[in-house]
Amino acid sequence: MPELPEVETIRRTLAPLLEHRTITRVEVLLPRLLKNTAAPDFCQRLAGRRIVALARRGKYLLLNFDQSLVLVVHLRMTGRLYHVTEETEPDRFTRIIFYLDNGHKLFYADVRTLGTIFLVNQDELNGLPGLASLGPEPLTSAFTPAYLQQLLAGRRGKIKAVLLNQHYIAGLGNIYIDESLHEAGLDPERPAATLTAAEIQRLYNAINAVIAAGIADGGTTFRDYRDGTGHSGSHQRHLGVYGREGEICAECGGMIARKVVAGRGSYYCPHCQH
DNA sequence: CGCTCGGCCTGTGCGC
DNA sequence: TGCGCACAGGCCGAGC
Repeated sequence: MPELPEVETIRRTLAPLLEHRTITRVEVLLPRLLKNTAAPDFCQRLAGRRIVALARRGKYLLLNFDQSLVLVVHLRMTGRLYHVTEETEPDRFTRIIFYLDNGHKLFYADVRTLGTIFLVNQDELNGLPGLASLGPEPLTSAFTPAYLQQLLAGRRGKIKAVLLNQHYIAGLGNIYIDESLHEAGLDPERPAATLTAAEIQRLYNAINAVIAAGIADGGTTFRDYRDGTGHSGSHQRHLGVYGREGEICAECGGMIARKVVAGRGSYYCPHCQH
């Protein structure tokens, strides 16, 4: 579900509402979401802790508390983390309620309950497998054309499969990959190693541009995604191919198609992506 | 090691 | 209207 731009938007919208606030109490309505703690321990350790800062790494949201405590949230497909005022009641998808010292609340909701939540100390962050092994992020100095070139060299898998792997590049998901490949003019099934230097540069530029646009638009609300205040993003209005099977490609006038690549529904324009 | 596929969960939307 | 099926923005682990 949420990819880098969505998680970043959640972080930005929640930060001013949560930073410097103290958690007074926690209610866990679905304990199996907690992957490394039992619910009573989870509640006890968070009660009385003050939120210092919100951070993000890939699709992980990190709530940093005083006393070096870190709440690590991965929303997976349908997780939502959002701030509500006192009078808002939980619904049947609300899984965890964090009560704040100003009477407001933070809800973790999740329809498919695939989300994962860890509570660790700072020095234990490297012990979280998915988090510790993330690759470089788009729009940072660690992500360069040379890195992308070396990543793709000799790799026999499809370009889309490579881009989905969080160990290689952190934060990309199905929507932004399809959009990046469209902008770069590349078929999602192209074997990674066959990209020319010029195509790698185009893909590099496209990934950064697409991720930056997604963040600027506050994310893409295709179905479930909402930001930290419950609002939809607007990037769905600027998608070139994703979810647009049978529609006309604005680049070339061809008809947008869909095929399964790397196990994922993939949208592309057969006329301008090769 | 590199890669593909099934499983985890529940809801929605489509065709019949 | 009801039923069955495909599909959904992610990730991990089994198996080839």
